[in-house]
Amino acid sequence: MAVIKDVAKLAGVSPSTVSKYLNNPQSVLAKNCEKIEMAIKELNYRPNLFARQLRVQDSHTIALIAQEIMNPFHATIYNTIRKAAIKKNYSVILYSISDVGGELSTLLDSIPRNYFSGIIVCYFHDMDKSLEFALANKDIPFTIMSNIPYTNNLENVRLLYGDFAHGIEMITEFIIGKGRKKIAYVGCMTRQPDQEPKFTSFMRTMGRHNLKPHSVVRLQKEYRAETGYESLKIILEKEERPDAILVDNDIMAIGVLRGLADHKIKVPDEIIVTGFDDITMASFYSPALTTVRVPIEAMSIKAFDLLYEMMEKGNIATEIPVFVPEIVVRETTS
Amino acid sequence: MAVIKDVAKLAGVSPSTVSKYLNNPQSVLAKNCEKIEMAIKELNYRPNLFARQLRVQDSHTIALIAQEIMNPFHATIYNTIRKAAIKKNYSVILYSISDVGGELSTLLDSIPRNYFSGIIVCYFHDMDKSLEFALANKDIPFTIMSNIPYTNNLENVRLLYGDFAHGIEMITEFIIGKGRKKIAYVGCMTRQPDQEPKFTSFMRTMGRHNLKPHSVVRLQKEYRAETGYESLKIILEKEERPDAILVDNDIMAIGVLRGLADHKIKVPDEIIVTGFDDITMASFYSPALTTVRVPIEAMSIKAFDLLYEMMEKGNIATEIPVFVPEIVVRETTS
DNA sequence: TTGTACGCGTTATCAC
DNA sequence: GTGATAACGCGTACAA
Repeated sequence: MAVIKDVAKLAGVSPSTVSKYLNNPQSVLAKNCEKIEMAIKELNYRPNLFARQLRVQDSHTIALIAQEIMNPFHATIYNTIRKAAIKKNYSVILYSISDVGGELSTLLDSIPRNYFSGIIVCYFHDMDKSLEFALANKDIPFTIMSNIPYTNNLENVRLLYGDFAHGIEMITEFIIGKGRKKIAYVGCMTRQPDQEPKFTSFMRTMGRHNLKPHSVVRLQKEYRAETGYESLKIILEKEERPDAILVDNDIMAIGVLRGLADHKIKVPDEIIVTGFDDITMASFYSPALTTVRVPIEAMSIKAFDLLYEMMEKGNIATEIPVFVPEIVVRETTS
Repeated sequence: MAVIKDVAKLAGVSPSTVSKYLNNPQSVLAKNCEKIEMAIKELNYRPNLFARQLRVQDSHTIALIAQEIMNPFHATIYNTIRKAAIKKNYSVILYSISDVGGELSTLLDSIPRNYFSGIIVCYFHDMDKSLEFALANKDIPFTIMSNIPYTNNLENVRLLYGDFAHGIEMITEFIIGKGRKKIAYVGCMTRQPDQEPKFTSFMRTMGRHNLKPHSVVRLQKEYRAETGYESLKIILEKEERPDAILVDNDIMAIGVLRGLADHKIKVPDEIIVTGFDDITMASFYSPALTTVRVPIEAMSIKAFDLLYEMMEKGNIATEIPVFVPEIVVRETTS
């Protein structure tokens, strides 16, 4: 493998000139540029990233800490951030909470934090630990995506907030507005019930209408169709059936729908079903799923942009929008 | 940020002793180990990866070149390889063909090849270019996943082969066995028809039964549900409807199913539909999709294992299994 | 078993 | 505009 010295020798200039050519071609005489270019081609030279990174102390690589990407919602986050990063010449390494059995702190301990130019944390279920981590690594830019309104005054942290609780409030109101009163709630036991913004928002809205849930199933499992399928089984064990099932994410809602199809229970006639996220499959499933759309692509792009700003331009205070969800009505409710 | 020298000073030993402790603790006296450990904790020392990588010329990072991961089939490949890599302390950086408009050569040119400890190529549509790339980078271990039986004698390359053509043959026979004769084919125009193993396998099998396809739709678009939906529209424009639709991937098959639901065309009574891949959604969709299961997790794990062997142990000639698909019969055909 | 000295390949600085 | 020189932090041969 040819190194910069070889190129310099062949081109008849010094290594520094080659380096300058690589990093700022305009500052090198045209005739030298030509010679260098030819030498690079001739030797098939590629800069050694190891050396460059050591010198500039920058990997141009960011870490994304996120949930299992077999869930399309999280795959979208990862993919959107990855694409945004590539455009700016950054690489992304994904760290999935599911790799370490859902333990954020285990994951955080394991990553070589001082290697990354920046870190994006997208794990809604443990904001405290995320912030603590950012606090302990003040020299690294962070973007933390959250589903509850946090504020902070850390120089190295940008917080991004999607108002998921409001989304749940809207969809709960929507279901109640349809005249349904026996409403079941399906989610995952990611944290204590009173700590989970979606669930608490549901209960609060129900309370406003003096309603109690038909049932609540929050298994301690992954967000997957299988888990939704299993949750439905538990709901149907009750003597009385619900007339609506609010699932707090799409992928599990699809598991629920599949279970209802198995039981030949008509959707939406007997039971209406709603999801959350608006993954692609929500509109392609049959019946198509009524759900809450969160502008996750926009959020993901913003997450990277904020990080990029910190990484390249230092700390600029930018206006950060709040991302508001909206209801998408489809076949499972009408 | 503390460096190894600081640790050495605090522990009262030399930097090289600390280095040895980090890389081979047994070769350092127990009492020194203790002191070093304490110093590391005290200073919150983390080895500088930039320096280590420069010294050993190894990033412990592999590149995966694959298709768009918003397709669950490819997401599975990526995720499985990533998880396998993590266990062996390797990171994975994903390069998606879709990022560069589907041009493999553009992508290959852009990646810093000399940075990676190994490269896995999983792009079935241009084997020649993949092999050519591996040939031009003999110092990097490669695993290339393919859907046609290739052989090679490159020291740095392992080829992995899933017999997709056989899968298509089986499912075509299966459809014909159901007595259907007006069979439509849906896929993507990734390469010329006579170069595409799935499509040629379909045509060959049809030919054996003296059958001509009802229609063939291979749009030059991404493998997505939308594309399947669109393809169906084109099929239904024909005067006569097909009685079977063979889709060569699941995600587009779901788009087709959704379209059929829109037209109130009964599946499987009027038209039977089959897919390929057996993504999770195939079994959760309603009606559940008959498809061809390829052991993609096993293939992905093997892909990494072969690479790992080359990266760590040098070139060992290992038996590589052929991965054979099987039909999974579900509701869309019965 | 431990310490000293050097080199990995690049870029930033500063004379010229 | 160009070139010599130092420095980034770690691993390792070699000497002690």
